[in-house]
Amino acid sequence: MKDLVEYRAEILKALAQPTRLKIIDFLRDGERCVCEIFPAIGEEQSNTSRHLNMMQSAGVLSRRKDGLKIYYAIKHPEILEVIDIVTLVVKQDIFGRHKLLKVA
Amino acid sequence: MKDLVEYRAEILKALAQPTRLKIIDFLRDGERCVCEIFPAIGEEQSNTSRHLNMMQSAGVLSRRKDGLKIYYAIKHPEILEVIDIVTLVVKQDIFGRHKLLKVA
DNA sequence: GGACTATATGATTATATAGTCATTTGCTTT
DNA sequence: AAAGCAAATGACTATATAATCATATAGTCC
Repeated sequence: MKDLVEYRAEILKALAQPTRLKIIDFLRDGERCVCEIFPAIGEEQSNTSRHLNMMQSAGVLSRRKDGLKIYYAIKHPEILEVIDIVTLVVKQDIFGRHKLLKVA
Repeated sequence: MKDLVEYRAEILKALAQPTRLKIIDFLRDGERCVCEIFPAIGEEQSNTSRHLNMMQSAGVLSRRKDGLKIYYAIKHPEILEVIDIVTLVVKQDIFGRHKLLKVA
C-alpha cells in the first residue's frame, strides 16, 4: 500500500508541470469540458486529455460526464491555495532578486 | 527568459518526490548538514546531495557553508504551508474514501 | 605535507514523462 | 443504421529523472 509521502508526492507532481498549471489556471472559474480546455491552453486534444486524466487519477480534478462532453473541475479548493502560495514564493524568490538589483 | 508558469512548475517539482519530501520533513525544525540528513532519511550520501542541490537551485532550500559541512534549510516558510495543505488534501481525498467505506 | 572527513560530481542504468499522429470508443442525432 | 462530434488510447520518439558506484574536490587537523 502506498504511504502518505507517496500520495503527497503524487498530488504535487500532478501540479508540477507547465501544461497542467495552465489547465488549473483555466479551471479557476469552474468546470469546463475538454473541448473548451485544449483550445484555451493551446495544446493538442490528445495531450490535454492525458494530462486531465493524470490529474484526476491523482485526486486533483473531478470528472463529470454530460452527453458527449466530459467536464473537469478542481476537486479541492485547497489546490488553488497551494498554487497561490507557490506563486507568492516565486515572486519573492526569483523576481524579488531582480527587483532588489534594480533598486540597488 | 523563463516565465511565471515555468518557475511555479519548477518549485512544485522540487517538492514532488518522496525522497525530497522526506528531506523537507526532516528540515522542519531548522537547518541540518548533509551528514545529518542522509542517515535520517535512509538514502545514500550522493543521492541526497543531488536532491539537496536540485532543491536549492529551484529556490526551495538555502545553503550555508561552515567549515567542512554544508547546512541546508527551508528557504521560505510558505513551503511548509504548501506541504501541510497537500497533506490535508491527501487525507481528505484518499484516506477520506476509506473512512467513508468503513463507516458505511 | 599527509591523513581524514564532508560534500559534490562523472558515468551509467533503468524507468518515467511529455508530446505527436493516427485510430478507436462512445454518445447523439437524423 | 449512418454520420458526426467529443474524448480516450495505442504506438512511438525524445528527453528527463532517480538511483548507484566510484571518484574528485575541498576543507580540517596532526
